[in-house]
Amino acid sequence: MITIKEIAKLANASSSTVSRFLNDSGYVSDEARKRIEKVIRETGYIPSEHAKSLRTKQTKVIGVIVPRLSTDTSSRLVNAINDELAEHGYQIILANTNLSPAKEIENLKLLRSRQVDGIILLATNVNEELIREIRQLPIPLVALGQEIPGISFIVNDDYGAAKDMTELLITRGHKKIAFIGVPEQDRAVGYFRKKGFMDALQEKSISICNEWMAEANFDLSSGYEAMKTILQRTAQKPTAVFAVTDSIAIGAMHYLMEIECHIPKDMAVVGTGNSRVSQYIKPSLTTVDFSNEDMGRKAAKLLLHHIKETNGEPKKITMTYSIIKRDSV
Amino acid sequence: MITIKEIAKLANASSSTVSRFLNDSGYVSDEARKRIEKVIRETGYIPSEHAKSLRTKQTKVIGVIVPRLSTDTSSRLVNAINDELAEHGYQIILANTNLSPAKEIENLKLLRSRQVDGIILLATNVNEELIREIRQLPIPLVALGQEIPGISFIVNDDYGAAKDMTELLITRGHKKIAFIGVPEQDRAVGYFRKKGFMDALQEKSISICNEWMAEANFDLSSGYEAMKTILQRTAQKPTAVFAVTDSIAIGAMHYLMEIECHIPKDMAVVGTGNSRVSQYIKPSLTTVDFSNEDMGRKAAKLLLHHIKETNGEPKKITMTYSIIKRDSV
DNA sequence: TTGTAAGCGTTATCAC
DNA sequence: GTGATAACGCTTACAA
Repeated sequence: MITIKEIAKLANASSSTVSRFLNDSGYVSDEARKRIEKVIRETGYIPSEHAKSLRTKQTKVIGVIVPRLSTDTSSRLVNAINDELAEHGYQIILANTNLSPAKEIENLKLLRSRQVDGIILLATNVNEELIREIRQLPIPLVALGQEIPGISFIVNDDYGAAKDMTELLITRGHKKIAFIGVPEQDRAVGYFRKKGFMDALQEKSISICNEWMAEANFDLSSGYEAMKTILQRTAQKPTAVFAVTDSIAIGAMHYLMEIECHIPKDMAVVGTGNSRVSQYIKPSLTTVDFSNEDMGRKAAKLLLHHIKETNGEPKKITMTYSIIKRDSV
Repeated sequence: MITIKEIAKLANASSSTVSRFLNDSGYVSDEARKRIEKVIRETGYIPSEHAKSLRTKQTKVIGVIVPRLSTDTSSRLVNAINDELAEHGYQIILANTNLSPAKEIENLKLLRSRQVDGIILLATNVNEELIREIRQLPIPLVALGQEIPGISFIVNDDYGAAKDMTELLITRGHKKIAFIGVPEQDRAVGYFRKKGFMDALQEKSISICNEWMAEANFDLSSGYEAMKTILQRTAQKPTAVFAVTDSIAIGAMHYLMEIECHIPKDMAVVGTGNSRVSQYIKPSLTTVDFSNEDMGRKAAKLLLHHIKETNGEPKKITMTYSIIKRDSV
């Protein structure tokens, strides 16, 4: 590898002069400038970022931790984060937890060892150990999707969205509404969306039937099973179903179609998240859009802010959402 | 930041001993081992990868260049690449070109400056300059999706898949088949898929009607427009349409539905790529699956191989595909 | 079995 | 304006 020293020698200058030239710091005479420029062009010299970071303690790299990359939400977020960061000369180093909480912590360490300037964590399960690790992190971190006390985070208005969506269903005349959720460990999706749903019913004095409540994981097939469970165990069928994710909703729709239950005539279905599929399925799915694109860019900006102002107070941002009305209701 | 020297001091050892302990290289007495272990645990010491790479010339980081992250293909590939590399202790640094050829080259330089151990390039437009840049890269690179002479690449059997799919259409009795392609600069998708289509027709002595050929870009809406163009300019309507990507196919379907042309009765539609949506739309789309997952893992393995055997000959791998028969035919 | 010291490629300080 | 030189945190001969 060609180094700054060799460039210096070839250009008849010292490495300090070359460095000054490269970083636009301090004086370099026009003549020296020309010579150095020429040598660099001819040799195709590329400075080593490692040596640079070792000195400057700055890497211009941001770590991004995601549960899985191959979901709509993750890929949209990462894309947006990357776009925004690239504009500021930063790059992304990816860490995938494959949904394992242990790996979340491991990745935190890994990224730290790479001296990333900051971390964006797309959180799923927030546990004590994770919070402890984050707290003692010497670099800024922004969490996405889940509230983490004491640190900056950006979340969706899961509660509001679920409540609004449920109210939409009620407005359309539904009183018997089923619910397919996920475990409440996932505060955002499991707890808040459920709470929004329940509160909406409560406020309208509509009773909640336990037989109509089921729990799925994030898979399409689990949505299918949950819908099946609900319909098989109850005599009195609901007329609508609220699913906390689009995948679950689509799974549920598959079961409904299988038993020839017409959507939305016999059963209205709503999802959450506005996945790319949701608009192409038949009937197209009524869902809520969380503008991941916007969230990603905001996360990047917030992180950059924290990198500049190391003493900045933690910020809490709640994103807005919009209900997308389609044909499944 | 706490350094190896401080650990050494606290553990009453020298930094070399600590280093030996850390890397399991050379002798460390049990006693020293215990002391060091304790200090590291207590201090939460994490070695600096930068200093390490500066010395060892190894970063355990792989650069991955993608055109866009938010497409099915990219996100699946990156996910698979990441999984495979993570198993070998490597991490990924992402570079997004946002479809700009200039950025492809720029990113190559950027990654080089980060001294990545290797690069995986999800190529779209292969031009002279890009090839030149790649050739003079001092680190191994594996290209995905496009053939690049002289370097290792993994491609889909675009030609075979298109031909097979067209033959399927012919087998089903279609003789008037329309085609929606993309510009041929994209050799894989634009040129080879078109060639496969044409050759299949030629072999069965089926005439190709220019009025039924249209060009789209990769957007859904361009598929819609292309379908419209074809049907509006021809008196004699085709009975089937081959689209070189699923997005284009879905766009075409949207137009067909709009004019109440029944799929597949009035018009059969096939796509390419097996996007996630393709199975959920109605009617579900007949398409070809390229097993991106497998391709990603293979790419990672191949790159790792080149990193080990720097003198390895360039390898050319062609992936197999499978036709997914669904309801749109 | 352990420690010393040189060196990786930069930048920053300071003297010229 | 420029150039020695030390330092960043680590590994690795080599000496002890």
